[in-house]
Amino acid sequence: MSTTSCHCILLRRASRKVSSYYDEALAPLGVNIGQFSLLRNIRKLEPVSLTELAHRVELDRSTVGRNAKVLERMRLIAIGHGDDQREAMLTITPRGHEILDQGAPLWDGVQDQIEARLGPEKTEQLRELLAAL
Amino acid sequence: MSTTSCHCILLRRASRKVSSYYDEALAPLGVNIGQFSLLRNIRKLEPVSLTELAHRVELDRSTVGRNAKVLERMRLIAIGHGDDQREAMLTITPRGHEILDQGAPLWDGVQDQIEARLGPEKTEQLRELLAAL
DNA sequence: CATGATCGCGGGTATATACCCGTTTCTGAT
DNA sequence: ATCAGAAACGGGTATATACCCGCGATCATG
Repeated sequence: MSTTSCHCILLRRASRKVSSYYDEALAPLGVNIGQFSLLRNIRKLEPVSLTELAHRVELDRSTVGRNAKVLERMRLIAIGHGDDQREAMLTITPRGHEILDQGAPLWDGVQDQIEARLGPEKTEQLRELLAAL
Repeated sequence: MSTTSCHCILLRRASRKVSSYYDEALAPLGVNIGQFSLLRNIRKLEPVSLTELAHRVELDRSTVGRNAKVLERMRLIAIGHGDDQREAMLTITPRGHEILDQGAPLWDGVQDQIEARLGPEKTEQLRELLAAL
């Protein structure tokens, strides 16, 4: 039937495209949307272990570990130890808070732009559909 | 406002999730959905240069080049030369055709499953929304 | 309290993705 | 025919992502 359009490929394409919108907006701060979003999640859960964070963002733990290491190298988060010596606890650095503050309006801009293009109704549709997949 | 859900992150998450559905279905063949889809595109355009293929699938040329190299190593495609000595022309091998044939029903299964879950109306909505982004 | 099971991580490996740069090949204008 | 510019590609670098394996820490049970 619809041999021409695979839901998966359309999703991936849209995902890359939309990611690039956010990436461009955040570029002045030196972070991409994945990093910015991860930073937000860490702030929300801080202090948080890799495993818990991975669970929240629905990514593999090893992926989150590697992404976190990039943020650490950028001095945006600190990776320390919890009472449980196995756990790597993540916290936001002052520099990380700066990026979060400076990035917020940039992020809002892209978000608004997308919602304006779609309109409130389709925005809600999109949200529902993505959750239903 | 909706600080909790970034369109981009929701898209990326859905993209990973849906990709995994297709990946699981295609796993017996040893290819993932990205490879299978690329293979289909090559068949459709064969013989095709990296640049043209990249344009069709909306990926960076270097990305397509690297992905193609994986398919070549799997003996699913051949990378030869065109009249223009600069161009790398891609063609499907017999083994590649086998994978395409064997993968078709598996791919259809996932596609149908998703459409069944969403219903025809929402499936169409999704398609439109993704194209509108 | 000792020990086997479980948990949390790091690192290896592989693919996906993009950007940039250098090299080879073509093309078009002179 | 020549040569500047453009086009096509490969490879370097960096991040993103997942799976698997092994190691050290913790916990539960006998």
